[in-house]
Amino acid sequence: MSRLQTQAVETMVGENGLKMTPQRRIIVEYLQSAVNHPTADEVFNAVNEKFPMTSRATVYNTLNWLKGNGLVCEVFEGGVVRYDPNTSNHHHFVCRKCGKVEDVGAELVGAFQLEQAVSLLGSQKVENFEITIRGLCAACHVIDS
Amino acid sequence: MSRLQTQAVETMVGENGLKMTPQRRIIVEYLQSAVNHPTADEVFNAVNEKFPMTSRATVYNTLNWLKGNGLVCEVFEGGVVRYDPNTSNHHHFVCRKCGKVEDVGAELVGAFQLEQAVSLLGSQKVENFEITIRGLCAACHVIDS
DNA sequence: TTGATTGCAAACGGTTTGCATGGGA
DNA sequence: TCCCATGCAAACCGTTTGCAATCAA
Repeated sequence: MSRLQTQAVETMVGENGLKMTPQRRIIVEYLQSAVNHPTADEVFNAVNEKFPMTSRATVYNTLNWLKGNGLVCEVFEGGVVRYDPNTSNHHHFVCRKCGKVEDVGAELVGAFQLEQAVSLLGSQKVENFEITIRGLCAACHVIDS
Repeated sequence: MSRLQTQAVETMVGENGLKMTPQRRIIVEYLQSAVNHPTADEVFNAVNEKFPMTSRATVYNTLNWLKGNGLVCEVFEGGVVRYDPNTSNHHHFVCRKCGKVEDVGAELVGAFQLEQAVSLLGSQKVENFEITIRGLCAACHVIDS
């Protein structure tokens, strides 16, 4: 379970002659604290509450930069790009009603392993896999019943 | 393994007072013949080769109409929406190099079943799941090695 | 005939880009 | 000081919408 680390960001900055700006700091902090998987727009809004006048361009720049360095990963759900500060191997649960995306730890999915994915296929080279489980989240399930 | 059927489309049309236009026919034919998972733009281009002057609006209308009636399903890969004429329960293999999306039959994935997905989670209501396997497709694997 | 469907073009929403200004190192 | 990063606005791209003309039933 490796989450976006402040130190990893600092290291990345130090090694490449890049700069640690207040905007970047706040975007990283927000992603670290996010329990869900925020969209770029949610990041933009959250960051602007703490640091008004941060532009969308900066938010997108920073998200792309983090992504390019493997510090966050993108997930597409419901036609929306979301950012996931959890970069370890894991899976997702998506609520079909509220659209929430929850993490499912890879350690829980013992039944399906990479070797099995490999054996399913022929001449392809399998590198990794992810499972997306769909249904109703706890909250929506209660409302529904 | 249920693929988009001409008859299912005709039935859908007949039951709802809708019309079977040449454009719709060609879009359906193209999707049926597609081995990969075409994007809206690929559908647009393919259709225009056979039936010039078909507008993007019509392509999008038709795709959304097929989707709304469960005759095709959407998959998001690499930030692009793709249309899949295979509506049966199945999984995907995505090539990280060329971006190709291949189907993996659900019958092949014996190791991970819905009951297991359910048992992984707590108060959520699990309805279905899909597995996305990533790596290099046969063609790219050959080039790479 | 009639209303669903089409083509066109404009609108839309999310993301990127160009450029002058500003601010870390 | 240097040049990376920012804010702004315009551009961009995929998709949707409004509307008058068209055409399948």
